[in-house]
This record gives sequence, structure tokens and C-alpha cells, in this order.
Amino acid sequence: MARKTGSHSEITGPRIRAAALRLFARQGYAAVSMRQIAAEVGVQAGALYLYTPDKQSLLADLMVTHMKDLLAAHASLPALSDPAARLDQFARFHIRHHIDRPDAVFIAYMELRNLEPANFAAVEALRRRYEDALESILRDGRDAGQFAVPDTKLATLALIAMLTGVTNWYREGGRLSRAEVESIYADMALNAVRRV
Amino acid sequence: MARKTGSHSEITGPRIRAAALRLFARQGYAAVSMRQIAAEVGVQAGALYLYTPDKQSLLADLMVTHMKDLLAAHASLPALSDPAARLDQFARFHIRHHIDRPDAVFIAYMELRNLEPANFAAVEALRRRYEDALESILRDGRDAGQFAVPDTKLATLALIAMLTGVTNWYREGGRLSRAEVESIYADMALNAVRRV
DNA sequence: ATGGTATCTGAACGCGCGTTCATTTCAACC
DNA sequence: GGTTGAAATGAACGCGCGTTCAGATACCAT
Repeated sequence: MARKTGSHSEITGPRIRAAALRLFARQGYAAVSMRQIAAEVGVQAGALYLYTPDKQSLLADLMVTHMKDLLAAHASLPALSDPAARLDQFARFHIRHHIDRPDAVFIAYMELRNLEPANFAAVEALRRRYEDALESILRDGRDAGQFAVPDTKLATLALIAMLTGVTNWYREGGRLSRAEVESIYADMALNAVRRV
Repeated sequence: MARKTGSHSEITGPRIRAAALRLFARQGYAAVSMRQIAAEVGVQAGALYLYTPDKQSLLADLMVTHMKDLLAAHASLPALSDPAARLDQFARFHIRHHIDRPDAVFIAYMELRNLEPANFAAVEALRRRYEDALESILRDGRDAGQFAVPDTKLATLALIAMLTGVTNWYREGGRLSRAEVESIYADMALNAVRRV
């Protein structure tokens, strides 16, 4: 046997990435075999190598894509000037963007250690750009006397950790709606840094 | 060859657990081999099985021990009554306890997926007890009119995520001292839930 | 109808995995 | 100083790993 009926590169490629995302998130990069990914797609392991040079590149591609999507989505937000409004906007955006991508978020934070140095550096640079966006908001708010932040870098990481944590527990159809979760987190973030 | 000079069960056991902790945290459970752990201890792989029935039990033991240590340390805190004081105490304790155990913390949060169901349930139960301790504080503070918390469970998880995040960046000898970090996080936690 | 090519199969490769166990060594005790 | 048992060795087991590649197949343009 060989080529399957209805097989197309434009279909198999994304399906491989989707399967890898799911499996890496659930079992971890090291614990997932190429044969497992292939089985999920309905293909033999060898076929994966038409779409990725190797397993490592598959992981790196998923992580880089995730970070670029995040940055692109953030860049398309309307520009605001008031620091408190900007922080509210950032927090709400962060929750909205992350709450529906738990697998990608989990991988992006947990599989960094499995990246080769070059890939690690690329992902870290993208993450850093995102953190810098939040830190700018905090710095401006502090300079404007609105925020009380002894250390903007620490506050940045603390807020991002708090907000990203939503992916650990939120499940579709739970007690709280997406909008409620978004509002509660945004309020907590604002209160955490607001001058009292 | 066989037994090495100066080898003792009371020494090798802890060394195996220490090596496993380090390696699991750095590379992930699935990516670490028993031979790697043994090499770190200076022993052959077979010798590990005098101290653990298998690799899975080694992981479970590390995680359960970590959670029990955490609960025991928390239980030994002096009892306070004012909710704000209790939250301050909890936040400072959490930072202090976690900041020096980044490896164990990382494993306890990231390797849950590699636990067999029975071990997973055991670790989850312990974690739940710890979360409940914080949620009680938030509930009491809300009932006393001190805290504005729309959902105590959400706030609990948000605060724990924020505080635990310290292990992702804090490094000995950095810009901020342990005490400074502790104070800043405690203030942010309190502000995040305090009624305004 | 047919040729060309993109797509996939299936077997194979060397390797390291977790685990077991007979054997060997060393320390402690009498 | 001989005996005993705890502690560790090192070889072996079957297995699945990531990756390669020659061959087979189905789609597309002509």
C-alpha cells in the first residue's frame, strides 16, 4: 500500500501539528513518540518526515507559532493611553487569548527545557517581547502615580503568572462564564498594582 | 566488582532522591533514564532498585514528600485571627517555602501528568488541602467585609499561581533580596483581594 | 487514456530504555 | 579471623525509539 485516498499536504500538515500539540500537552514532549502522533493522524511514522525535518523542529514550530500568534493578536489591540485602561485591556486580552489555548500555553511554558539552544533562544526572545509590553504599562502607570510597583519586572512576572494560571483550571461550561473569569482576573490584576 | 567502599543505605537512598529531583526538574521525568540517575549518584542502574520499586514510585515519592513537607511547614505557623494578617502570613510563608525549592515545585506542578492514577489522586488530595487553607482565609476575609472576592476558589488559584511563579525567575544573589521579594509579593496578594 | 509526481507505506537500522538477577564485595559482629 | 548479610555490580532481556528509504499508490494535467 501507499498513498491514501483523499490525502493532501494541506490537510495532513495541520493535522500533524494539531495531534502533536494535543499529545505533547497531555504527555510531554519526551513521552510522546512519532509513531503515536502518526497514529493519531492515521498515517505511518515515516510520513511525518514529509512535514517536519525531525521531532525537535515540530516542537519548536509549535512554540514559535504560539508566541507569534500571541504577539500578533496583542499588536492588533486598539491603542489606549491611560495606564489603568491599558492594564485592564492587557489583562482581559491575556485571559481571552489563553483561556482557549490551554494546550499551546502549557507547552510554551513547560517544554522550554526540551528545546535545543537555538530554538530556546528564539522562543525566549518572543516571550520577552510580550513581557516587555506589560512592563511598559506598569512603568508608565508608576510614573503617572497611578500604580505602586516597587519593581516593575517582578510585578510583570507576577501578573503574567497569575493570569496565565487560568489555563490550569478553567473548563468550558463550568461554574463561571468566560466573561466573568475575564473580569475577575482583570480586577485582581489592577488592584494588585494600584496605588492605595 | 560489587559493593563500593564506604557505601551505606542511609546515604545512597537520599542521594538517589536528590539526583532524581534535580534531573526530573531539568529534563522532565520521561526524558531522564534510570542510568542517568545512577550515574549522578555514582552507582550502576541496578542498584537503584534497592531503594525504589520502580521509576514511577520514585517520582511519586518525590511529589508526595514535597506536598507533605509543605503542609507540615504550613501547619506549624502561629495561629492568627485577622484575615488580612493571615493572608499576609500565608503569602510570606508560601514565598519563603517555595523560593528555595524550585526543583521540587517544578516537578510537583509539571509531572502530574506522568503519575499513575493512584499516585495522581494522592498528590492532588494533598494539594487540595493546601489550597483549602488559603480559600478559608479568603472566605473569612470576605465574610468580615475586608476582602472583595467574587469567587473564592478562583481567587485562591489566582493567588497561588502568582506566588508560585516566583520560582520561575528568582535566583540567589539577584537584584532583589529574599525579604524584598517576600514583601512585594505579599503586598500584591493582599491588594489583589482587598476591598477598595 | 496515460504519464508524472506528490503522497504515503512498511521494513529496516542501531540504540537506549526499565527492569531482573546471579554473582561479588565489603563491613560488622562474634 | 571467619561468617554473615547488606550493598552493589554487570550482563542480559525484550521492546520501542527517531529516522531513513526504496517501492507502491492515487491524483492531476494533458
